[in-house]
Amino acid sequence: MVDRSRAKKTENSRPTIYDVAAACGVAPSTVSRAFARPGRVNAETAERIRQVAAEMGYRTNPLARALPTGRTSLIAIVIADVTNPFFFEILRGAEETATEAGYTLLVADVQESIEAERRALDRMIPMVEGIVLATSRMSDSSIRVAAKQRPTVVLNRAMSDIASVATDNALGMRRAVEHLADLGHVSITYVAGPDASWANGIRWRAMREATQELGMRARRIGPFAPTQAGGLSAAGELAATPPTAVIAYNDLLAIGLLRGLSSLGIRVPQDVSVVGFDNIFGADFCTPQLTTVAAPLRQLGKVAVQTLLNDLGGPASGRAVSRGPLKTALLPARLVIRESTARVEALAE
Amino acid sequence: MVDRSRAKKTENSRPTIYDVAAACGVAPSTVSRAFARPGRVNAETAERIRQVAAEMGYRTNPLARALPTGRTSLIAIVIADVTNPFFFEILRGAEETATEAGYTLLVADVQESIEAERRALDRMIPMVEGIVLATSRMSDSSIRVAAKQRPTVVLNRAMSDIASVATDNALGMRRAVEHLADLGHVSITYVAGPDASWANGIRWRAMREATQELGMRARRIGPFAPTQAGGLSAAGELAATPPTAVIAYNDLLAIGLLRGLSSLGIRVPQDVSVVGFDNIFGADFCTPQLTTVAAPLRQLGKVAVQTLLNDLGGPASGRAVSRGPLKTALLPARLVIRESTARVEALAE
DNA sequence: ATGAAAGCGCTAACAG
DNA sequence: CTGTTAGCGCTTTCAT
Repeated sequence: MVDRSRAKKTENSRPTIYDVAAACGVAPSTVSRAFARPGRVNAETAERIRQVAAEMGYRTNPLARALPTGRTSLIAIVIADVTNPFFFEILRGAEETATEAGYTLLVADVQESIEAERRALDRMIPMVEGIVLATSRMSDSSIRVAAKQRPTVVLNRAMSDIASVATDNALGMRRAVEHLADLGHVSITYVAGPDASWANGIRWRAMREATQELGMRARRIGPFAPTQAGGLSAAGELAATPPTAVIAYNDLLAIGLLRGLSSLGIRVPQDVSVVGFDNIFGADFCTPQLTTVAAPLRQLGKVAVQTLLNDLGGPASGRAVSRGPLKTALLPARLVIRESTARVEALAE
Repeated sequence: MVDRSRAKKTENSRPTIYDVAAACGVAPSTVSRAFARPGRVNAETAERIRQVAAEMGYRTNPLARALPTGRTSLIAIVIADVTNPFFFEILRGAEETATEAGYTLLVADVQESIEAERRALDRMIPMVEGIVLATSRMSDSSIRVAAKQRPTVVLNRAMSDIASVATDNALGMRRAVEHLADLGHVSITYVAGPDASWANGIRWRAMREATQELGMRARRIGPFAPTQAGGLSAAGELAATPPTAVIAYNDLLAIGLLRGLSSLGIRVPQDVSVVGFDNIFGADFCTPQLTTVAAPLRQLGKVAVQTLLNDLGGPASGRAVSRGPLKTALLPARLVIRESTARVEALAE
């Protein structure tokens, strides 16, 4: 039999339920219950236990709790690139929501590397209760193997069998195209991002459809890295036969484009209108200020975590295996019109 | 006696060292050693164990390992505001370094709230091996109580008794002032950030000293929120009697200032030169591009984590209680000259 | 409603 | 070098 009677063996170590139990004259299991499931213990006793525990400075040890139950109160979020402002607000939304529910976020920055993404997942999965994959570069099947191990929700991507939350890119694109049409443009060039990006595919497709419906022409160049550098290259490529309007895969690319165009003596928006995607930090202070399809960034992070928590069965409480029907949230995008788009002055191309 | 002989009780659950041990005909402790401290076990045996373990798909359970040892391989980083680009590169540097050493980052965004910071710490401390406080808003004494519980390093702050890593603000400020002096300015206005910010205090002090030595005048306005909005207000306040040169607490403030000044018809850099601090994302594409004192952001995150890991005694290995002398790293800042500063045209004020 | 006791999976003396 | 044996601190049947 274990001798639990000794006071916390080394004076400095934190008190355990055994110490509290001894001090209260109850069994350790009662103390455990008093904290883990109030209501399963006499109200008065519970109160007394809390009282004493508080005085002793007792805090339940999350590690010890996690071992038998698996409830670590940790959720992982893996993002393609912490350095990309696109993720700032997403992170905040996720963090906020997780914290409110008593969870802590484990974040992995995988620097756009599939390899790193896989490693991060390997490392984190055993410790977390759930995973949100923000803009994963992995294949659907790789995602599925992760999802088999822990509840998973993907951000900015759609998968038939995995909960997902994404921006309504089609709608956003539609608005952007309409805006350009209103300004008299008859042809639009899409400056593509990485082929591996789900959003890239869907945006291009949506643009083609929208232009078609509105009787406009669609062209496409790329792929380019979704960075300012990528935008610079794109500007070079565009310079030969500049279109009157371009829609870029994302704001980073668009901002690079702005700078590149400007340095080539092509004026925005007089010579060419450009619209970006996401409305990231900086879109409002680049020159000209960028017209862009704003993604509900914070909301995206928030809903992703909410969806996950829901799968986990409520805020850090007992698992209710009620995982409802597969959630697939599509959050609305809105067009933010600023200074980088204008009425077409000359005839299109 | 526990009956460990049964194969993994439920077929689906992951194999444990007991399963591997049984399959290899060795004791569980040997399997444990084979993974935890290779070298303490016969090379061949170890090899065989790894082999079998791999086949069975065994993975050591970090939770179980953590309970008896306290080695969670987790470190916490608490940052004042994930939404502030200042932290992007810091996060990346920290992440990178932690990952290389086999640690995972737990990040808490405390939204500039001391309250939230304290709560985050409470929540994370029991799970992590160490803490890095990036731009903490807490009092020194609050930091000390945290540091008493886990090895801690503070970022962008100096404390006599806690390891710290910061930018060499004094040097950076000196360079900025010299630059302005070179351009013929004889008076500089400091646009202050939050009083609670350690960096704010030190930057202002350094500016006063530098201007004094160079025979220039120093003025100060503020405090302002370290945001674009703050910069906008500052611009309003400055408009009455515009100085020829201002140094802002940070880039965010400086960018807001740029916009505010511009909308008030004050030209930068012709009418007033402005220099920022940190060289955050966006400083190179705002208009005009910002001259700024660049902080070694990524390096800051990296060194902070390295310092912490060092305190923990090597990369996820056994604790060597050799915590050397208190480390206080001061990383060099460099002045990045862009377009927001120019030779003074008229006589100063 | 509460107590007793058996683990969760791994590590760490302590023997041999 | 390897096996034995206690735990780490909490949860959770199963009795009472």
